[in-house]
Parts: sequence; structure tokens; C-alpha cells
Amino acid sequence: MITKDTLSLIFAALADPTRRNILTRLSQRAATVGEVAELFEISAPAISQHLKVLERAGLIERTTNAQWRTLTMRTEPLDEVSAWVEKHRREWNQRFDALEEHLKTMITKEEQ
Amino acid sequence: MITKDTLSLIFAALADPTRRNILTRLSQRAATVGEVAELFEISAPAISQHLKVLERAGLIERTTNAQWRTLTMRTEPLDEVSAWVEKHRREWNQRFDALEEHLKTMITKEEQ
DNA sequence: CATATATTTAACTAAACACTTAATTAAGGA
DNA sequence: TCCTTAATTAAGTGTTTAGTTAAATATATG
Repeated sequence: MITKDTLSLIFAALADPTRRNILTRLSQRAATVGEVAELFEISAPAISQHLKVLERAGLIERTTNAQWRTLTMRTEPLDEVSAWVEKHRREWNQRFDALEEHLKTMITKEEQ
Repeated sequence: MITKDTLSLIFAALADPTRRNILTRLSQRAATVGEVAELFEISAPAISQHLKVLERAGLIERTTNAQWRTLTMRTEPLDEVSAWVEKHRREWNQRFDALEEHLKTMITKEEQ
């Protein structure tokens, strides 16, 4: 299997509404697989596969307690998303800064 | 075709490294399809398809000038991503706030 | 030990995705 | 008008994804 880069794994994990809903539930408090599964109409194996995707992206952690798995949300991947988004938003906005700078220079020249 | 929700379209668009690279290029300044395509080894139709995905997610805008298409980045979808991410990070962190509050209450009670 | 509960693994399917090459559309210039 | 350039559409292919049901694993409990 071709290994994907972290950011692609994170964005892909977040691209599915069911997985985003799982995270929304887990952002309130940690829960077991069963507690999370109750919220959805899909089968248990389907949930299990979604959890695997979230885990691979680092968005959740699974710990074993008897026959239960406790799911805990992790925020580091969200930090990576924020960093990427903010970097690009910033780059794009510098365009305006450059234009503004240019206009200022022109005005200064006109004044001379 | 089943219409996907906006956030899913945005995250899915960002899940591909080629598309993220296209946005990185466009975050510097607007460019034509050809200028963007130069950066990649894949075929022109492949680029065209990636652009369609980015456009559907609202991440770029295409305007026609003669036989050229000028691609301009749009930041609104990035705002939506930030909003989702921050909301969930905040929810998760309130957990600590609640714990902190609980500990404070306990200390106060002990003091009494 | 037998059974019930919680969850995962295996095997399969349909749809979506990321490419490709070939054909098409549209505009500009000799 | 013919040719070139820029880009898209069409059609096809292999891979990935999101779901399914059935079987397996692991633990607690009567």
C-alpha cells in the first residue's frame, strides 16, 4: 500500500460527514465504540472502519478496557490543519499588502 | 450525482497533495492553467480535473481571457475549515476547563 | 464451562477517484 | 483559411473508499 502524507490522511479523514460527527461527539468527552455507534444507523463494522481512518490520521486514540475500547480525541492533527490553512490565507492576503505598498509608493512619488 | 455538503467538498479537495500544491502556487498570485500545469508532471486533463474539484469546493475561481483561464484563489472555504477546526478544538479544551473548575470547587470545599 | 456482550477481521460489492489517451472547442496570428 | 496554442470533454482503466454480512476474538458473568 502506498503510504500517504500526514496532511492528506488528516484532510481525507475529515472529508467524511460520519467521521466528522464522530469527532463532534468525542470533542465533548471520551466514549466507547458502542456509545459512538448509537448515534449512527450504519453497521458496527462500518463504524470500526471509520475509527481506523481517524486513528491513522492521529485524530483519535483507542485504549482497551476489558471488552470496551475507549476513544479519545487528539487535537494535534487539527493544529496541522490550522497551520496549513493559516499559512495559505496569510500568503494570499500579502497580495493586498503588496498592492497597498505599491499604491503608497506611487502616492509618495506623485507628491514629489 | 449525490450532492455532498460543502465542508466535505472542501476537505476532500484539500486531501490531495497535487491540489494542495496548486493552491500553494495560487496563494502567491493568480495564474493561468498552463502556468500552474508547468509545476506538475501529470497530463493537462488531469490538471483540469483537479481544478474542477477545487472550483466545486469554492477554493478557486476561473475567469476566461481569450483562450486562457485565469485561476484565482478564494479564501472563504478556508474560513469554513478554520471555523470547524477551532470549534472542535475549543470544545475539547473545555473538558480541561471543566476539570479545572471541578478541582477549584474541591479545594474550596476542603478549605471550609 | 457456556453464554452474552463489545468489537474487529475477512470477504465482497458498488461507487468514487486519479489518472491516461484521443477528440473537441475556442481563440489568435500567418 | 489554415495552423498553433490553451484548455476542456469523452471514454476507458486501475485503485481506493464506504458500505454490507458472516465469522472471529476477547472479556465478563451465570
